[in-house]
Amino acid sequence: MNKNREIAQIFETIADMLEVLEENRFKIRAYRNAARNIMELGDKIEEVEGRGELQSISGVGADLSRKISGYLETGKIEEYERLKERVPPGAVELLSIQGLGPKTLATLIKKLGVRGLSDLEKVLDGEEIKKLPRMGQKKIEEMRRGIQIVKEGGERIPLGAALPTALEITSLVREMPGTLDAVITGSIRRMKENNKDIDILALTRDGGSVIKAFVELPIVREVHAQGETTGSIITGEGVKVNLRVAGPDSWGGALQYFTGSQAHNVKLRILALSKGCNLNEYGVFRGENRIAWKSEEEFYEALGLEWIPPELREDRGEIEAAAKGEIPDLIQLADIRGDLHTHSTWSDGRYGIEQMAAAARDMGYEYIAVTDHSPSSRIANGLSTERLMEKKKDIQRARKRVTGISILFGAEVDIKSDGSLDYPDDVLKELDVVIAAVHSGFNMERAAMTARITAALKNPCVHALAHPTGRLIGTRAPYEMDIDEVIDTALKHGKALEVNSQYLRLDLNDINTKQAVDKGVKIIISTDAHHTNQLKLMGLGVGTARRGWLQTKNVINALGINDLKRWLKTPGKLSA
DNA sequence: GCCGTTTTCGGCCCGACTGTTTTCAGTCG
Repeated sequence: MNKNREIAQIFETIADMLEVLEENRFKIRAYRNAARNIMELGDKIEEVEGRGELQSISGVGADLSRKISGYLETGKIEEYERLKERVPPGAVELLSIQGLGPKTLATLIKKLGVRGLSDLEKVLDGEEIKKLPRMGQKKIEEMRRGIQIVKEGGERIPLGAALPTALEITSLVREMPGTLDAVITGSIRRMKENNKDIDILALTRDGGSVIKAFVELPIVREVHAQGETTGSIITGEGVKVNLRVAGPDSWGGALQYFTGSQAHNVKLRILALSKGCNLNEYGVFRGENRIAWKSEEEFYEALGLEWIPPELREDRGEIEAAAKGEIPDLIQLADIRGDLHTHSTWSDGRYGIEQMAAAARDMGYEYIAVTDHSPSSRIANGLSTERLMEKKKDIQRARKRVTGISILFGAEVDIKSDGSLDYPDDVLKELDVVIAAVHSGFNMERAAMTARITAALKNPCVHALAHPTGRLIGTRAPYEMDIDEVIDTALKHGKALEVNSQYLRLDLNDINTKQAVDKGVKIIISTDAHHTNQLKLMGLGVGTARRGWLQTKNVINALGINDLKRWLKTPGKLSA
């Protein structure tokens, strides 16, 4: 079990409990802040504790580090145990219900003895609740709807699903009379892998009527809020969409504010205060004077910062880097010169080699590797050695028929449980590109899985490790393995790790990518396309990689074809 | 409870919208 997650969740729950008890709000924030940083920590917290470095974690001081050590030793945190007696843990979970906050929950616990969801449902149907202060019929209805949403799952929307929907709604907004422009903001602009809602900002001089048109769109199932500057709706599909409007006189401030993240914005505001400024969604102010508002660049500059790409705005060191002028030159979609992980009808793809190659060429790529599955992947119609050699002939044919792109002969080769590969080395040597991947036996023990994967990385025929952690967003946890050791092994043997762009994978994720990048490991960003359309998923991988602070110089498939071929021959030898 | 480019003490982000009020508390982002 992941101790980072356990501890982060306990700290979050403690914060919730303290909120219900109306404790000092800065203490509450301290718990939340520490929880977030522990969650995002690349290292395992046991190891940090072992090195005696808990207090190097941002937001963890003397007291919280003691609590963490105590938890690792005994499995308990005393304060948490004490709090559980005062605030029923089942009741705390009710805070995830929209419209039900800490104050209301405290009253419900105190006056009506609510200890969990079923209690709340009963109470909402009763008469007693109506006697509570500030409690009317609408409030009760709002909580009922909130319960419904939680029961429906209230799940986060994966980026790959959120982005197209957000684009669609944004273009509807852009077409509204009086709208000058509309853009996606919020977590989707930051390319987060999953998203609670969709945030859109419209540029207009007539906010009220744009908001009015927005809440009247046919896609709207329910209007959550409607004001002069903000509208909030639930779509027929149950997705929450927030629209914010801003005029040209505050565009930069609004764009910055509405892009977040919250942690990034809070830190910026503290920085502004230290410089004698104030900031809000209308701009940067010095006393009564507004000193920046037009653009994000101007906004950041007023605070003495370089402009920060949205993907970095998570309070993971980007503000400090921007102050020093050290924001990295992040990889962009346009820097990608080819796709090194795709499938064809030879295994489980929908299109032949020629069609995949032509589609890649039409996207402006210089090369594509068609990397079908190996024999152990039976379900995916993996290729026997014999069929692999037939495929080689097909590749050669395709090279003649589809010009303007280099077609590389590749395979996505299973890493078997013992760490050996699914083709013998003399077959692997025939291939231009060898991507190794785990497709079975996910539930191995940590040490065994680590050994299995590192063994594959040590094979001189292997170029890269595909979807290194095996996680599926919202479905399957990463394999138990030592990611640090995998990264170190890749570095030592000059092998690349993949950022897979399939939207339930995005694997490596942002944090693991940053760990790998910080150590100097090369990355391939690939689509794993099983369809010509899926070649377009590259943007999701690039977005994830940017969140991992990935620079063009670290990306193998940002190399031109000649440099790529050189690297493929001797992956360990390429200099940065 | 954390933290330091004026600080080891005294700070800690800011505004919009709703519902239940009659001036604002609660919630959200």
